[in-house]
This record gives sequence, C-alpha cells and structure tokens, in this order.
Amino acid sequence: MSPEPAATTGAVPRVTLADVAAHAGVSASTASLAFSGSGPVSDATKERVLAAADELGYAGPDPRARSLRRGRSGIVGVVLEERVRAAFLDPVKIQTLDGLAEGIASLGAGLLLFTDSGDPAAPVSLDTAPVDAVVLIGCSPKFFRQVEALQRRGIPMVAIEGAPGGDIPEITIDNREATRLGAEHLRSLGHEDVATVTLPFEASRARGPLTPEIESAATVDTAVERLRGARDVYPGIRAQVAAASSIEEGLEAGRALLADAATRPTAVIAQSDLLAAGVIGAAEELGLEVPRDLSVVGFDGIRVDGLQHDLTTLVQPSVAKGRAAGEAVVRMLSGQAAAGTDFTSELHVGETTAPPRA
Amino acid sequence: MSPEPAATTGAVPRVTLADVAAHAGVSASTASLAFSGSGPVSDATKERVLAAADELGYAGPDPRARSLRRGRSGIVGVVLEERVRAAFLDPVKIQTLDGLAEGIASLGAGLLLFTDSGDPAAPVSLDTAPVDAVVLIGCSPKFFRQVEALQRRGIPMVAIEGAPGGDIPEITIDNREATRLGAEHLRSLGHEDVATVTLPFEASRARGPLTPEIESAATVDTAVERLRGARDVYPGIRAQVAAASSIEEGLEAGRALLADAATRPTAVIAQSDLLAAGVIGAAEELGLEVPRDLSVVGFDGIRVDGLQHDLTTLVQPSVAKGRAAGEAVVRMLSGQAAAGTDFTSELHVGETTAPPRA
DNA sequence: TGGGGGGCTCGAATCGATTCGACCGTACAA
DNA sequence: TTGTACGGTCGAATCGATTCGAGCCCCCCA
Repeated sequence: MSPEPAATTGAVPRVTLADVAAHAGVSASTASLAFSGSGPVSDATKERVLAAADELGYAGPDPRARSLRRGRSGIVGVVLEERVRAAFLDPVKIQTLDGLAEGIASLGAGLLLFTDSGDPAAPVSLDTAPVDAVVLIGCSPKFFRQVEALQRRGIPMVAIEGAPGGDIPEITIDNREATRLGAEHLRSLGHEDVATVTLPFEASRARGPLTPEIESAATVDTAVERLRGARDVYPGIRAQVAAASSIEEGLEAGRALLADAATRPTAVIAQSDLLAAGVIGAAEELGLEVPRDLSVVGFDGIRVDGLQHDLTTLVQPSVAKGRAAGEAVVRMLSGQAAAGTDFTSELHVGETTAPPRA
Repeated sequence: MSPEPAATTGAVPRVTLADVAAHAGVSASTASLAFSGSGPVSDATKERVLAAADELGYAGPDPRARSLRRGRSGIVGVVLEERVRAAFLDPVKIQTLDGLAEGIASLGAGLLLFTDSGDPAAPVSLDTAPVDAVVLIGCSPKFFRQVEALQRRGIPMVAIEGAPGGDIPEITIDNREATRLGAEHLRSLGHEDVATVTLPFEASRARGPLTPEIESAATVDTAVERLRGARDVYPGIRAQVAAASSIEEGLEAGRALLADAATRPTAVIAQSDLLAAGVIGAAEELGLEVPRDLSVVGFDGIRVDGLQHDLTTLVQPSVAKGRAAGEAVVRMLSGQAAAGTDFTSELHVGETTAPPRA
C-alpha cells in the first residue's frame, strides 16, 4: 500500500512519539496528550499530531515505555501448574478462566498464562513478568518462593482452589459439604454400598485404589475435601484414585470398581462430572443400566459433551469463581482490600440416581 | 518471617535497584551487573549486593523497566478470536497451543491470550500490549487493522490456519488434499452415497444444510478447503453445517443426515473428530452399527475422550503446527526471516470405515 | 483599558533498569 | 622498570512515554 521500500524485518528504525511531535511541530508532551485522548488539546492540534503519526507510520505509544511510566502493564498473570494441554482438558478450569476474563474486563487487561511448575530455574517465571496482578488456579504450596517475591513487589494475588501459602485471598467452594449433600442424597435413596472415584491427590497423579500413603502425601485439597464429605456419610467408603479428571480415567476407575459383581457397589460418587461420565460408560460396558443397576453422582455441573444422561451432580459456580477472583483483583488494584469468597454448590438431581435395586 | 511491620497493601514504598546499590555501597551499574549474573563482577561484590537486596526486601529488577531498556518483554501474544470458553473446547487448538508453548520455550516467554474480536474500541488490544511477537490462530481478516499496526512496530507475526491479511508466514495443513484422501478411501471401499458434516463457515455459526449463500459468505478457510477435498471425489456431496466442532453438534448434524432411511448415506465425512464422534452417536441412536451400516471418517486425529471406536481419520500434526509457529517466532526474533510451513496429514484407517452394506 | 480566568502548550523531571565507554589499579611480560 | 593487558567498577546516556506545574495568549467582563 504505502510507497515505502518495505524495510527488512529486524532493522526497522523505530518511530517514536518524539519524532511524531517534531514532525507535527508540537512538543512531545502535547503529542502524548493527543494520543491519550482525554487531555486538554485543541482539535486542530490533535488532528495535526495524528496526521503526522500517520505519515511517519507511527503505530502508537510503545507499550513497554507506557507501562514503565504508568506503573501498569495491563496484564494479569494466571498460574496453572500444569502444561497447557492438561489444564485445558478440564472444563471447570476453562469456565473459571472464562469467568476470570469477565471479572477483569473492566481493567481491559490480558491474561498471561503460566504453566510452569515453580521451577526456580525456569527462564521466565512469575517474578520476571510484567504483571499487574496474579491469579493462582489450583496451585500447590511449591509456588511459595515466587509468591513471596510478588508480595514484596506489592503485586496483588488471588488464589482459586489451592493454597499457595502466604496471606492471599482465596476463592473456594464447599467441597466437603457439597459432597456430603450428594452422599446424603444417595443414603436417602437407600444406598448402603457406595464407592467413590477421586481426583488425583498430588501432582504425580498415580492411579489405583486409595492407600493411606497416598492420602497422607496429598497436596490437592479438592480431592481431600471431597473425600471427607463422602466419608461424613459413608465412613468406610471404598475409593479409587483417578490420574486426572477425564472420561477415560473415569472408565478405568469404573471398570476397577465394577468388575467384580460380588463386590460391586450400588452407587458411585465421582469427584467430577467427567469421571462420572466414565463410570457410567464402564457400567454400560458391563451391561448395567444407570440408574437402575448403578447410581452415579458427579461433581461440577458441566455439560459433558456427548453424554446422554442428565447427570445427578453437585453444580458448582465455576464461572462465578473466576469472576469473583477477577473482581477481587480489580478491587485490590484500586487500592482496596479484598477478602476471599467461599461459594456453595447445589445438588442437581438428574436421572442417574435411583434407589438401589431390590 | 521478617520482622518488618507488614506494610499495608497498596502504599508500598518500592525498593529500587538504586536503593540496593546505595545500601551495598556500589554503583547502580554494578548492582545491575550483579543481578543479571553474567557480567564481570567479583564474587565478593555480587554477594554484597545480593545481601543488600535481601535486607531491603528487593524482589529483583522491575520487569517493566527491564523490558523498556532491553526492548523485549518476554511475552508472546496469542490471538484466538473467540471467548476463552469456546476456544478451549477444541482439542486441536489446545494441542496447537501446547506445541506453541514448546516451540517458544527457548525464549522463556509467556503466552498472552487475546480472545477479543478485533473490536477497535476494545480496552486492551493487541496493539497496546507489550508483546515481542504474535501468533494468530484461526483468525479472520478482520484483524487486519491491528496486524498492520503491529507490523509497523516491527513485531513478528505468524498465523496458524487463517489468513489475517498482510505479509505473514502461515502455518497450514493440506486440508483439501487430506480430505480428498479420506474421500478416496471411502470410494475405494465402494461408497457412492456419501455426506459430509462441516465446520462453521463463518463466525456467526449457523447450523443446518449447506446453502450457496453460506458458502459464498465463508470466512473460514478450513471448512471451505475440506469441503473442496470431499468434492474432488464426490462432486455433488450433501453437506450439513455444524455450529461448532463438538460431539453435540455432530449428533445434531448426524441426526439430520441419517434420520430418513430412504436418503441415508452409506458414509459420512466429518470435518473433525468431535463431529465424527457425534455422528457415530447419532447412528447408534438409530440402531445403526458403525462401520457395518455407516462408515465415518473424521479429521484431526485427536483422541476423543470417551469414544470407544478407533476412528478412521486424517491425523493432522496439531502439536507440530504450534511448535512450528513457535520456532518461526524464535527465528524472527533473532532477526532471521521465517517462512510458513504446510504440513501434511495422514490417513489413519481405523475401525469406523468398511465397505457399504450389500 | 485593566484584570481575571480559562484553555492550550511546553519544559523538565520521572519511571527503573541496562549498557557502553572510560577509568583505575594490579599483575605479568618484556 | 616500563609498558600492557585485563578484571572490576563507575558515570552517564538511553529506552519512550507520561505528567506536573508553569507559562502564554486570548477573551470576556467590569
């Protein structure tokens, strides 16, 4: 389009605001005012500056310089402690992220993803990134070092489901109480022999029956709390640990629990809807009908893509959690204090639970 | 831990490198050297500086200032033209993102997510963010204005599947040829009556039979190219447009195509594996057996969570695409030119295709 | 006609760190 | 002993924009 000789990539002589100002015959300060819009600049001047910018091919103020001066970068960091691939397989996390994006919308900030593992030798980490605030989603205490550094720098932080340590507002849900609700629902239907499929208890993500060792080495509160809730009603409940929250893992766990007709439970409490969908799949493989032969309770209240059943589940406000975190961030950035929030989940009784077969 | 009187959030008097230097009794330049590590600084001095930093609670160089001076922010922007929620429902995009993260690993950069829609009034947009490079994933030409601004600023860009305009290296796959391969596979099996389920043709995402109007208004190359490939073999192929790439949508489309036994095709080419899974589901609802009564070909080669079949599909290198984009970015940032890449997909013959029923 | 009050514009300081070239002293080689 | 080379340190310039306070000019009103 432009008649310029298409500069080679790399050695572009950058145009600065000062150049534009000179070209327009005004001072740099005036030019700056013209760009930021609101300042007291006459329309004529503003136009002249804009025209000069256009002529010189100026693309607007350099974000780096602007952020240094303003002290704000317009970026909110999100820490996920998993690789991208793993993190985004979980619909709840995605919804939470979506809510977060909504919550910080008023900031007009972007979300900077961190999926590193807290490795202090990582090339870029939380503490070398120009973030205005940080939201930790499901993070373990191993981030403590970085969290501390950010606190020293006065960068607001909020945690969603996970205790990274430090004095950080936490957005949580009633994992234990909610699961208890689900368990009570099963008991009220008459179930006595109930099993549970749990989320991973720690980052290594082993799969198999729950052992005391696994339980005592737990770093993921969510799994622990939901298990507690189940135990509140069924103290000796049999538990099978999944390696992740997925249908696939639910299938595995379901097969393990249901294979033996003699020890087969009449109901399963899955710690996530994906796991529940897998358990249902496993039941169907074995020719069992849900809920006639097996009741299944999930957790999350997401719509599992492709699942035909209306799942009985504990609907948690996953989007709201993200939004609350976002709003807390906004509040903290405006200098106010922010407290955490504890959300409650609701039992949705669908068509996957029924009284046990007589 | 520290005996300081826990400053209130908000009004933290920030410690700067200059303060640290003064406290350590060295100049700011030396202190800087001590932090960046590699400079010629005696061990004694370095230690002294670090100790001073520790005493003062200095959390390391301010990323904003550093990025201004260095001209690099350590951030790579990713544009998705959808909301977070929608973008991450697509496993291919996630894998691509994962590959991208891998590809830029050597930069040690974070990924800054943009999901805005190219709205020029959006508060934060691509051109006000401190990014070193930008990767556009599946973006339409409506980003042109911003793309232009970034080019003026000399910020390297790479596009994956999508033509945002401008002179940008593109990472693509052989959508047309690959689909043709799948179609030829069906023809070689003897199929004559084949239908296809397509991805959306534009952002509005209407659902239903493909009409010439929809086709001529298309902005999504992927859908168009894959349709062409199918037509290369079956010129008059009946097409049903899905509103998104999901099992749910595949179910809908499958029902529409298969409902009427009289017009029922013997095979379906789905433009994604999720759609294929849905079509299979729809077939099973109708009591059809795959592949005996219906052959189904997918596209992507992802593992559909929960799908029991070994899907016949066109396996595309989704992770490699991301990685290639990442590597191109790295190359461009080091001043070299980078060209696009056209990847090829491979036909994986699974258990969802067979000769049509005699 | 003089004084007051806006509306615009400008100069200069500032954000915080990095980096280049200069400088200094010491140790080693000639 | 003188020259040289080098490791270590420092000053000052620089990155590019924002912002505060001062100053200027013009208009309006008394």
